[in-house]
Amino acid sequence: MQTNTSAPAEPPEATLASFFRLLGQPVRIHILLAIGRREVCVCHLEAVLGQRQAAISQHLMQLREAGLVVSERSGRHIYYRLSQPKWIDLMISAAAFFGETDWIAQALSLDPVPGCCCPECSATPICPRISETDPVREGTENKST
Amino acid sequence: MQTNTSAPAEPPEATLASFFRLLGQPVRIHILLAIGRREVCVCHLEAVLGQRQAAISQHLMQLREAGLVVSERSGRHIYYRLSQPKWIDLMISAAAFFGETDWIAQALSLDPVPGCCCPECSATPICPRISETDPVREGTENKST
DNA sequence: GTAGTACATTCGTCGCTACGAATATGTCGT
DNA sequence: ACGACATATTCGTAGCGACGAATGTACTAC
Repeated sequence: MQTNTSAPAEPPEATLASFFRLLGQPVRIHILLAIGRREVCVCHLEAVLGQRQAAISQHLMQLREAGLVVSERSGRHIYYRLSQPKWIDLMISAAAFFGETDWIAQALSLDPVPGCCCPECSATPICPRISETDPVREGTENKST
Repeated sequence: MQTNTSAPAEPPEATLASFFRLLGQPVRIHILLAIGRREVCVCHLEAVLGQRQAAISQHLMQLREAGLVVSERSGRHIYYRLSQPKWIDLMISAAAFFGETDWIAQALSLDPVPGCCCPECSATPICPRISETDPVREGTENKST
């Protein structure tokens, strides 16, 4: 399932356009940046993007079918990572054409997210679901609405 | 969109996504490549892309409003060129991620087109409208299927 | 086994967009 | 002036895509 398994009958400009169309949605750009150079679970993206699980999952499906991301199950969680780190580079260089790259660095450096349940976010005491077993904090992290 | 005086209310990822969405259409990629590093008129693009004039014009309007192309009238013709040649570079580098760049070089090297009426294409004897002094065209409206 | 969690998938709907048709605008030639 | 031409613009429509709701699937804990 690499990047070239689909539609070799497609003209190359259509292939390139499909790729650009994938990136033509802010939420998918955000997903790719939130994944960044590490592995994140869906609930992590859900917390970062503030979108419903189904929507996230649908975007991930498209990115997966396009070969931009790969997924791997680990217990109850499914971790996503970029199939190749060069997608980040492409977005950085594209953003550089507009003179703005700081926000990308910020998005890439996003770390543990309140509301996420994955072990990586649970390393901090802000994740309520993990801290059920270890109630160091009781819901002190209601930051918005 | 010139990313300047007015309209930074948009988050940067939306700006980038808008740019990618513009390139997410094969016909617009084709337009940009057909323009390439020179100036072409609309009838040229019409002949190259095989699309109706209105459709071409609408795509050009979007590319113009996004600041990717600029237009300049010269007599009855309006010539379009890329606002900056780096858009070509971006597409080449993006295509390189897929390992295919030959078709871009081919599209860029496209020269006079049969069916185009602009002076550049009329340098060759294949343009019928220029040869209207030589009335070979009677009812040659080839909306042939 | 059942219940609960994390995620995927299907379906329906709404909004956006690409295209065709028609019309308007600007330019040249007469 | 007028008509022909090149292009822009408006409008209507059809198709696609994004999202929500509901449901299905895989895994864990009990």
